[in-house]
Amino acid sequence: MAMTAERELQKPGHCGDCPVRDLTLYSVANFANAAEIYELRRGVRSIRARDNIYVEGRRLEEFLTLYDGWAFRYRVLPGGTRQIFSFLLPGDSVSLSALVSETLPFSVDALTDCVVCVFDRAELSRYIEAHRPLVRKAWRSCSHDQNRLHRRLVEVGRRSAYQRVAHLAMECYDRLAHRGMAEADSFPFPLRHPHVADALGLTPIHVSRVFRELEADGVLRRRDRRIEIGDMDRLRELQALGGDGFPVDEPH
Amino acid sequence: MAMTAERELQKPGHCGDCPVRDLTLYSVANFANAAEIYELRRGVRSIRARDNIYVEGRRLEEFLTLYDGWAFRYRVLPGGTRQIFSFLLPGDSVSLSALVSETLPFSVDALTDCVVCVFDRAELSRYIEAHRPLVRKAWRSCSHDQNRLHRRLVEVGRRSAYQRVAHLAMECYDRLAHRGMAEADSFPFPLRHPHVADALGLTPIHVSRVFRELEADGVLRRRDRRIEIGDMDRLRELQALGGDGFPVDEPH
DNA sequence: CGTCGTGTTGAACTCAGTCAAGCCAGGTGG
DNA sequence: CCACCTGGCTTGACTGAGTTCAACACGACG
Repeated sequence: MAMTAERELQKPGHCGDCPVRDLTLYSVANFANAAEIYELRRGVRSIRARDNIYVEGRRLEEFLTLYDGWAFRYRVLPGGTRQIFSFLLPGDSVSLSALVSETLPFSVDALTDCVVCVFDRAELSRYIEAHRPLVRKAWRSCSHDQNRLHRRLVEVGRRSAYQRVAHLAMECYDRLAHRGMAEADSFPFPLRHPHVADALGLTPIHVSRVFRELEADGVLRRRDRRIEIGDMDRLRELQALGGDGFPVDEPH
Repeated sequence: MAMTAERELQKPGHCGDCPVRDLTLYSVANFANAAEIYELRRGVRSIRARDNIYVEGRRLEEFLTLYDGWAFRYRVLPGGTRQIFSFLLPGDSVSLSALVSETLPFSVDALTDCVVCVFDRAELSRYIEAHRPLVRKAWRSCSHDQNRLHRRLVEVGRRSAYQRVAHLAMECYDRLAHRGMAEADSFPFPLRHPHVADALGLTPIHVSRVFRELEADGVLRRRDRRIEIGDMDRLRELQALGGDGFPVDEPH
């Protein structure tokens, strides 16, 4: 409870009224399809911040879509270090690959309190395959996911800590803005230093230093689980150095 | 020509006789389908080592499958540094995402002399979408691609140069072995130090040092565009540290 | 009011990068 | 046959970004 004093968690109702629907796999469906999707939904589940949503390699019977909150995909290496692959925002599927493979090669944890919609994996998979527009959409999402991974690899492989942190902030900003969840000059940022570190291949200590540097430079400021933007132009510039002009999230 | 004195390039004949067919997107198709795939093929193209195959953002009318040779996907950042995303081996598609998106967010170059099979993008896309098993297959390949990217990210983000190089070697070994292109204790490895460096987020100079160290430790030895394996157990051990037990290539 | 989770600071250290020089094999041309 | 180039690789000395370790600050919570 502690983590979300600020905001009441949304509980989803009928899929036809879903506010994040345009962001999901099901967004190409028209209203009639929404009713069918709703039929396929097996339930809704709340997960508390820090709790596990899926552990690497476990057999999957369900397909999960994040309805509210933040989560992240990661792998822990022998030795205890962790690599975070991506952060999940409302509307994201826990994993598209779940549709074609029974296990996933990463774990997923809730970063904030979360609500997920639960589907039967096989059923949904069958349903999607039977509807060509859904197949296209799923495919497209998958390739967007891949693009974000490419970008992340560029960051981690070829750019300074300063640039990486700025870039991650902008990635979050853009994805949130696309969901209407960002102000012009600030946005929610529930990640702790260790999350940032594990996503970018750094140590939490260095992440702390970089944030202070970014703040000293007037670029951005991390406060109260939000980021306040100080100098958007500079941020865009930092981002562009590794950028590719391809959208961070699905266009719709 | 200089680069491939060792070996004659294969020219593909009919898709029904294709030796790398089991590795491709089309592998689920039965013989009858092979004839149809052959019908869709628009031609065959040879590319010389170091030549470009596709440049980032160019509009795609074609869909390419690598028939023979090595290639790689990469992006060049302003400043001239390069990040290599993945290496392509015979049977790999230049990019699956080409089926759903008109441009790609990376370039592709030939690493050795190559031969590619050329299809009409839209036609092939339509054909695949009309055949459910092909859709599944494409999807599966896409998620394999993603798994390899995850692994690479783990390497670059969280492991030492020594481990990264060992891991890359093993990744190549496994993929080649799966194609029947590896000996028990050696395999082709046409990458130059800069390729290894740009794939792993290192400098060519440091890659050189690491190779010498690996050789001094009796782990492996790079010679004549091949890698000779000195201590497979040690290699597997190094690989396992970042591993996830998921196959590096498609199972079939 | 103590404890836990988080973030901050400083000092020492290290892995990998940078720069610069030189090596070697293969190819080319005189 | 030698001279010279070129591309790829190696070596050494130096630098520096980021890590490690350890101590401390601080707010939220129980």
